[in-house]
Formats: sequence, structure tokens, C-alpha cells
Amino acid sequence: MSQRILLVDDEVAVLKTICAYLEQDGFNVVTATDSETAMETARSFQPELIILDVMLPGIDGFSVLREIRRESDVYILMLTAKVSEVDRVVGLELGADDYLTKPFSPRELVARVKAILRRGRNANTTDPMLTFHELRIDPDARRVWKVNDEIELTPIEYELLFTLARHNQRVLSRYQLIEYVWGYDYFGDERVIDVHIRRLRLKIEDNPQYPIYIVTVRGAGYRFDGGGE
Amino acid sequence: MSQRILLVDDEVAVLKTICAYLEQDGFNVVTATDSETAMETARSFQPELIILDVMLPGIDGFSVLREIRRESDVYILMLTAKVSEVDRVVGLELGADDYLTKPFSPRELVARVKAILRRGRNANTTDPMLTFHELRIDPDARRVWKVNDEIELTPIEYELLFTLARHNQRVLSRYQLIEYVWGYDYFGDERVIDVHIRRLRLKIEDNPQYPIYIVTVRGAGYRFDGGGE
DNA sequence: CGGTAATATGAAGATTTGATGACAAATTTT
DNA sequence: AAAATTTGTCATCAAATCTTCATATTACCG
Repeated sequence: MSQRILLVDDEVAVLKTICAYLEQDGFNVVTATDSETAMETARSFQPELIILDVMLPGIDGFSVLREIRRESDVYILMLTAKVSEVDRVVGLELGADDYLTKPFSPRELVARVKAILRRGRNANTTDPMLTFHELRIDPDARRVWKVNDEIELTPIEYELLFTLARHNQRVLSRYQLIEYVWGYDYFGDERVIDVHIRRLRLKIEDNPQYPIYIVTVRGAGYRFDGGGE
Repeated sequence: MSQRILLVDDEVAVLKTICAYLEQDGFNVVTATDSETAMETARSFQPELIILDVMLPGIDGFSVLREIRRESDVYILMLTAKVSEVDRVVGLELGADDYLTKPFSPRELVARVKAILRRGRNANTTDPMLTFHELRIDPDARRVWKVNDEIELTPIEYELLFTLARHNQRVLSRYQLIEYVWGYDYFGDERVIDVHIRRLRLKIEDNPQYPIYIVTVRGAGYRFDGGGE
């Protein structure tokens, strides 16, 4: 009796490719291209493992993941384009078992799948709260406080802040930030970063003109200064 | 030092364009226009990644791909004109790591290349702190301290100091320094170096007139003296 | 001890970079 | 579908930084 895998992605080419690989390795694969079908199939097919793309038309992969988790302990491997999404994906609230950032090679995917099934689930860990001076970031809840006041951030602002803060004291180039926050396939102007940095500063800095958290490193990029190291 | 890429396509125009883009991004590119040469070069040049057109005169790209796969695990990115070929390329028997369908933008190709190479390596390596006498350089934060005071450096000053310090005790010619700091495509006056060296000395030396860190080697260039070796 | 070539120095002008505000486009919410 | 929010682009400005160039100084040669 071969192991059952549910594969969810809206790109048919990807679906076919991966499917071929997995079947080659003796897995019993069923596919879905949208969230609704994915949910139904997850219930009826009862797979051992689900491979789930974050980007799905309609309801996104995150929601599907949360929904599935509510009902079962099936293994889940997420596919994502943005490195920054990884944190959410594997975090407590969501609790995927592993992830791959696009583009990946099918060989790699198969290797991961086998690894998950072999080792079983690794301990669900909750991401630790990040604390700096008066700033607190809760990665699981995706919320930010300054002293006791919550700061409302837009999705991009949050990702940007979190990325910088996670690399406390390290200079990240605009290019790196774009890869983390937008994903490798973003082709817009690098200067978007400047604009978002400014908006972030307006929200988290006491004096945005003389920022103490998000420091500009001229000619290189930006650096989060949360003290310590 | 830079990563090697083998680029295989029979259209010289395509070859030139892509090559220019990749070299722009610091890759070491070698090209081939036919399958035989491609195979030989793959063996001798030992590239990290091969970009391979499916349509090649004589033996086609598929065969080359299969042949290469038999010998190594090098990353392979396929170029194809027909969407219908995609399945085979990335599929089952062949196993390329990614593909692009023509026409594509050179920028996208470069992005894919980087993405493939990135996932091979450990992204989160931190560079060690460089310490000499009273001087400390943190490459990750791009910061410099003398005893406990931070020294503010401009981009070029920092790169210059870092380059010299990294080659502690070795004499670097003005030409070499320009290659490291400005890049090979700088066409200005070599004497810029002198000016930047001076400003660096003003910032890091106790007595800039008698520098102990950045030593002039008359007729040769400059040498960083951080003791030890 | 000159003479010469190489390096140091100072300052002006040119260039690059990042901050910023306004607006259009895209997305989400109502 | 309208309204509100979020995001991306652009032009402009000021400041930081870089380059050039003229001149001074130094090291090395005989």
C-alpha cells in the first residue's frame, strides 16, 4: 500500500512535473488546483502528506493550511515564493512541517517529502518574541508593540520590519530586502524600499528624522539596531 | 572566486546578450554553441550551473541534459521555445532544476539563476569580526570601531579599509584596490586611491602623518599592518 | 646635495544617494 | 460599485560623497 500525497498548486505545468516525480517514487498522488477542491480532497482522500502552494486563486494557502490543521495532523509541506513567508508558514499558529521556496527542483522536493515521512513531525516550536528597547514583535501573531501601544502595520511594513529585526545589526541591501519581502520574482524599482522604510519610520521611530531603530547605511542598505547582538 | 556558469545556445545574439547580463552580475561565464563543445566544457570548466537551450544543432539539449545528469549534480536551467517541452524537461527522466520559455527577459533569467544558486548554499553565514590592535571591523554590520568609539566611514572608505584589512600585511597595488573597491569597469584616475587613503588615515590613525595601520609601499601600493599574520 | 619621481594634501566642482511629498495604481473593505 | 487602504512610481531637494586638479612634500637616486 503506497503512501498518499495531495498536491495543491494552480499551475498545471508544475503540478504535472511534480506529480510525475512523486509517482516515479511510488507515491499515490492526487492533485487539486484550487483551495475548495483541496479541502474536500483532503477530507475524502485522507493523504499522509499535503504539498500546498501559498499562492492560490481565491482563498490563499495560509487559510487552507489553518483549516486543515484544525481537522487533522496530516503532514504539510508548503511552497512559497517569498522567503519572508517561511516564518509564518512554519510558525506555531500555522504549523507546516517544512517548506520550499520557489523556484525549486523537483528532485529537491521529492527529497523533502521523503524526509518528512521518514522522520515524522519535528516538534512544533513557537517563534520567540523579539524585543528591543521599547519595541516588541510577536512573529506568531504578526503584531508589534511600542511600550504598551500596539502599532498597526501594513503587511509589507510588517515583513520589512520583521526581516530587518530578525537580522539585528546586519546590513541588508535593498536587493536582499526585496528578495525576502517580495520574493525573487519582483521586478519593480529598488527604491520602493526607501518609501516603505520611511513609512515604517513614521510609525515606529520617536523622531523619524533621526531614526534609532532603522538605520540607513549609505551606499549599502539598511540596518536594524536593536542593541545587543 | 566568482561562480562559474556554462551557457549553451546556438544563437550567437542570444548568447551575447545573456552573457553580458550575467557578467554584469559578477558571474564567470563560458559559452558553447553546440552539444559536443558543451559536454567537454561541462567536464573541464566544472561550472556551478549550466544554462542549456533545448534546440541545438546535432544532438539536442535533452540528450545533453541526460548525459550531464549521468555525470554530475550540477544545477541546470533549460531554455525552451515550446511550452509543451516543459513537462519533459523538468519531468521525470530528465531533471533540470528550472526552465524558462522563450522569449524571456534577461533580468528574469538572472533572477532565476541567482535563486537556484542561492538555495544550494547556507544563506545565514555570518562573517567573523576582524580585530587588529585597537581596531575592530564588523563586516556584517559594516561598522568600524577604534577601542570603543565607532568610526563613521563613507562607502568607499569602508570598502577600502575592509579590502586592505582582509589582506593584512599584503601589499595591494592601486590597480588591485580599484578592482576590489570600484570594480573592473572603472576608468577614472588611479590617484583617487591616494585621496581616499588620506581620508581613511585621518579617521583611523592616531597620527595620520605617520600611519601605523595603512602603510605606503612606495612604488607598489599600500599595505595594511594589523600585526600577526 | 640636488634632481626627479612618487605620494600627500587641500579645496572646488561634479556626481550620487537617500529623504520626502504627491499622486496614480492596485488591492481590500464596505 | 464605491470607499478606504495599501502599494508603487516619480520628481525634487538637500546632503553626503567622490573626483579632479593644482600644489606641496617626501623618498630615493646618483
